[in-house]
Amino acid sequence: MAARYAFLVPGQDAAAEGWNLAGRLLSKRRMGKTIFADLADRTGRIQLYVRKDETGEDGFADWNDLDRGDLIGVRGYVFRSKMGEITLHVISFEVLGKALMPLPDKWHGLVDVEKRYRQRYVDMIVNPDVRDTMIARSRLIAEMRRFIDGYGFYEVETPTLLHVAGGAAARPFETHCNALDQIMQLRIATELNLKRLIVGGLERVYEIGRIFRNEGIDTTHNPEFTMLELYAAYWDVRDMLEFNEALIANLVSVVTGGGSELTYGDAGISFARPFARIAYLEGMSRFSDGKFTRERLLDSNGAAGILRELGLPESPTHGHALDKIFERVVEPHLIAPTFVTDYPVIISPLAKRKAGDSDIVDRYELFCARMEISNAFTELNDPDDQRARFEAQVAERAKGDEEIPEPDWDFVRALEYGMPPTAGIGIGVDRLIMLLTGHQSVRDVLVFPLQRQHG
RNA sequence: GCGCCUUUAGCUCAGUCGGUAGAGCAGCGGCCUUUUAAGCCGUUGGUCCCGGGUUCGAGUCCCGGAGGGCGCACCA
Repeated sequence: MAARYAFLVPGQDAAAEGWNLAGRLLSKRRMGKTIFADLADRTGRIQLYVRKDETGEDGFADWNDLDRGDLIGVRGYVFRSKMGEITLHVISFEVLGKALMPLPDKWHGLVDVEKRYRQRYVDMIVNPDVRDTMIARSRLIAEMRRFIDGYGFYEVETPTLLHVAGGAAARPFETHCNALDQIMQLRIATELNLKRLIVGGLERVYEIGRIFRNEGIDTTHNPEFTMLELYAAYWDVRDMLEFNEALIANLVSVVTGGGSELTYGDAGISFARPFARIAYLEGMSRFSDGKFTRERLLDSNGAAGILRELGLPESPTHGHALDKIFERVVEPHLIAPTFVTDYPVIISPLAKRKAGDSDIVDRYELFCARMEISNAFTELNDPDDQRARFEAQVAERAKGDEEIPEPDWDFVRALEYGMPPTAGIGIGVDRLIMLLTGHQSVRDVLVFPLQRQHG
C-alpha cells in the first residue's frame, strides 16, 4: 500500500480508487469530530481516518462504540495525511468480530513471559515479532523442503506411536493403546523406520517430524520438538556434509536476502562456505593443550581420569564420559559453524566404522553458537555389527544408563535383507530456526511451548 | 531434582522504617475536524499468587506451598 501510493504528497488523495480492507483495530485516536485509528492484518498495519460530517450522527456514534481489538471491515480510499502517513479515508465500516476482552497496554504491550506463552493469541496480536517469527519459521521450513526436494528426495511420514522407541539415546514418553491393550512409546527419533524405507528401496527419504523426549525443559529443549531426518542411499558422510553445508548456507541466504552473515546474541557469525572442520579427537586435544590424547580418551579408565581432572561427576559409561568431556572442553569454542568429524565408535552405535580405523566412525556433527545443529553419519549396514552393538547397549543399559533404548531387533532383521551404503542426517529444526531468527530460547520459535498445567 | 530471582488494577509498573493501596495506559463521562504512546478535565476499578505465623497493626517480616524466569544437574 505504502509503495503503491508513494507518489501521494501530504494532503493529496486517490479517491478514484476504492478499497475494502479487513483486520483488527489496534488503536483509536478520537479528535473531536474526527477519528484516527490503526487497522492491522497479516500483511501489516494501515491508518484509518473517519469524519463525523461524512458518517452522520449515528455512524459516528457507532465508531465510538468500537473498542481496541475489534475485527472490522472498512471501505474507503487512500490519501496521505498532513503528517505524511498513507491513510485510508473510511466511507463505511462493519463489525466482523467483537472483542470482549481488553487488549494489553498499547505502549508496553504484553511482557509477562508466562502470560505470553499461555495466551499466545494475545501475545501475537500485540507483539508483531512473534507473528514475524512464526511466519519466518513457516517460510524457512518450506524452503528446506524445496531445497531437499530439488535433490529428488521423497518426504514420508512414519509412525509416532511405537512399541519400542529407538534410534537415539533418550527417555521416551509412554502411553497405552486401548485397542491392542499394550504399552506404547512416542518416538524419540525417526531413524530406524526411515532406514527400513532405505532397505525397501526408496533410496532418498526424509521426514520433518515431531519427536518426543521425556527429559528436561530449558532454553534449548522442549519435550516435543521438530527434527528433520534425511537418508540417501549411495551417499557417504562426505556427500552429506556437502549437502548439509549447502542447505544451511541457502537458508542463511534466504533469511538475509542473499547474505551469509548472521547476528546471534552478541556474536556475528559467518556462514560463508566452507564451514570450519575439526576432527573430534583433534578438537579434544587442541582445546586441552594436548592433555587429552586419543589414547586416554578411547580408554575407559583414561576417560574417567579426565572427568576427575575436570572436576566432573563420575559417569555411568565410557560413552557418557566422552560426551561430558566434549561438552566441557570443546563445545564452548564452537561459535562459528563447525563440522566436528570422526567420532569414536563408542558414542555412535548406528554409524559405520571408518576404513582403516576401527575405533572411529564416519560421522560428523555441525555445531553453531555452541548449539548442536545437525548430526550425520554413514549408516551402519552390516547386520552382524549392528547386532553386536545392540548387545553392547544392553550391557550399558544394565549398568544404569537409562537413556539407552531397548534394542529394536526387527531393525537388525531388516539389515539382513541388505541395506545399500547410506548416509543419514538429523537436523534440529527448532534450534536452526532459533539461529536463523536470532532467538535465545526454543520457546520463542514454538507456537505453544509446554507449560505446567494450571496458572 | 537443587540454587537464585520473581508474582500488587485488564496491561506496564511504583509502594520508604511494618501504619491500613498508588501512577500511566485501557475502561467509563465530557472538550477537541490531520492525529499517531494524540492532548485536556473528571471518574470506575484490588483475593497485593495461596495457606499459616509474628505483631496493636503485614503488600512489607518469618515458615510452608503454587506458577513463572534464569543457572546448575539432567538432556543431542
